[in-house]
Amino acid sequence: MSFVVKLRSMNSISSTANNQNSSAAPQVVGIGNSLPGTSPTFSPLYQQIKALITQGLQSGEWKPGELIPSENELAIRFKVSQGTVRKAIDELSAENLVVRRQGKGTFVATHHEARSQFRFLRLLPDEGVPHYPENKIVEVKRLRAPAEVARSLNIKSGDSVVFLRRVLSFSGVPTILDELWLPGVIFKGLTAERLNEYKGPMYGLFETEFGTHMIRASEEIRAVCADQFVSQLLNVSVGTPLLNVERVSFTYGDKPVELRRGLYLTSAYHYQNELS
Amino acid sequence: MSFVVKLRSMNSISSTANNQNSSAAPQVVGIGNSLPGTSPTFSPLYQQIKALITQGLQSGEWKPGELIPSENELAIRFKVSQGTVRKAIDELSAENLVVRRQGKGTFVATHHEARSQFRFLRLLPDEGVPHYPENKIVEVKRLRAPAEVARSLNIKSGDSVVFLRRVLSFSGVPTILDELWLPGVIFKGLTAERLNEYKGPMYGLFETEFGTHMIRASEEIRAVCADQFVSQLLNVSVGTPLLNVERVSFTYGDKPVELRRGLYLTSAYHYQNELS
DNA sequence: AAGTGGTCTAGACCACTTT
DNA sequence: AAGTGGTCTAGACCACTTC
Repeated sequence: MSFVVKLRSMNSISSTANNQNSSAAPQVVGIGNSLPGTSPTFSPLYQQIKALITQGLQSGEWKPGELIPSENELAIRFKVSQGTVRKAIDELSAENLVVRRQGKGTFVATHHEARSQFRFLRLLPDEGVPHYPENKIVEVKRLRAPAEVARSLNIKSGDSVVFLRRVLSFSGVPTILDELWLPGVIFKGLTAERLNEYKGPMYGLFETEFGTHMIRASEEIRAVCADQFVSQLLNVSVGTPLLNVERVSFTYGDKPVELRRGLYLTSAYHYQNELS
Repeated sequence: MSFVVKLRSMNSISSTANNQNSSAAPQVVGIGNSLPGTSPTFSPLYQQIKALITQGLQSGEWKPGELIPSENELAIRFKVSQGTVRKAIDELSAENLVVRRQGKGTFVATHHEARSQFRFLRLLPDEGVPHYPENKIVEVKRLRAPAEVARSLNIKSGDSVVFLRRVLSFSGVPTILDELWLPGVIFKGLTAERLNEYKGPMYGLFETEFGTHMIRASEEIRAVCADQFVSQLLNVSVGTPLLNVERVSFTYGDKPVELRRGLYLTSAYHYQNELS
């Protein structure tokens, strides 16, 4: 008994995720970080399971909104106990990669849901209930990535990128001016028409039309003043203070796939943040 | 066996947290929310345990930095399995109320730690490594709470509050102007001298000197322009765009105990935020 | 009735820290 | 060696959903 546990703890899990009937003895191989000069370290089993499930998400084996196999089935597939699979899925659920529903199963997280409407839009009204803004595309064009954009997107300077400018309005009042840079390779057929006719968060469209699901983002916020150009698009005076929100968004595997610069008018709305 | 589980699941845990030898039969009492018109709902055991441990933190039974009883001891004390205690502490750990250290034990979270230095200070340098700013108290006085302040702090309008104004500087450059309102009852003996001689985050002082540990905060961020008064304190021109960060901080039991308005100069620093 | 995730238990061993 | 948290297992029952 102790022998089995010991073996498994040090084992890599077969990554072919389908060898339910495989009788090959698992190899004793380390997974995880091995710093130079140190012996390889071994991740806990549940971390290995978590990584395998994440691979399934990344590869598109299970798409956003779809049901993934039950805990029991995954336990059999990976030859571990259900509790170990549970702990792996617990973490994925905490990271918003999957959503658990008692009695139904575990689903791949999607941006086509009420609960995720405001996960990446933190601008809320000072008074009244949150509502989703109207979207007006100002401009879409393809260009070569400037050095700074390339660095953020982890591509090469000069690579093709899609540039996009839009205005978001709450109840007809222009409030957000967004500029986006997207890797051209991924967002090939993106057009203003498609964007304008689409209702709801853009990440829903990205997910459905381009197979790119955003899992997290990193933002840097500064205060700036509206210049001539911006003041016209947001219908404010030159010099009006605005939030400058620079965001890099990541898809599975922490791959950066969007650079966004947003200018937020905060006279009736505010950026909401919870520190914990 | 099943009988025991069933009983316990519906039971309240004795809240006297010391009845290790108590042989009294647990009462079948619901804990948790019971909405009007509905039958009472029962929280899971681990949630009840979690609430009891939180009570211990709130009551000061275990103070910040101190060791709480081991999982085994708590399991015996509360008459549940170690796994149930573990799940309770897991959540408290995820909420940063306690910190686990393998081999040593579980400690009450404290603001006197390197790891929590930047938990509530999100302004980071655009270039270089994060460093902690110098603190200069401009003014401390007692006054009667204006209606708006009273509302945020959940006290009565006109109640005694401590008002505090300070400037934070990075490498000698004034960057943050803070104004704080604190309930007078809690922060009785707060003086400018004590604040000025104190190094490190103010929350460390609040914790040690006033027994008030902050567990979370809610921030609203806007962009504003520096007025005459602010421009002098921050040594910038009138009209310079600034981040306006309004924060309400909470201690155990989600009790609001600080209202803070910060003005951040973001020409060389930015507010960092992770969306996930 | 069957299947899913949610809770709870009991026991084993591992990794780390202190004595 | 003893104590702590960390991982893993096996099995039970509960709550919820679907058939």
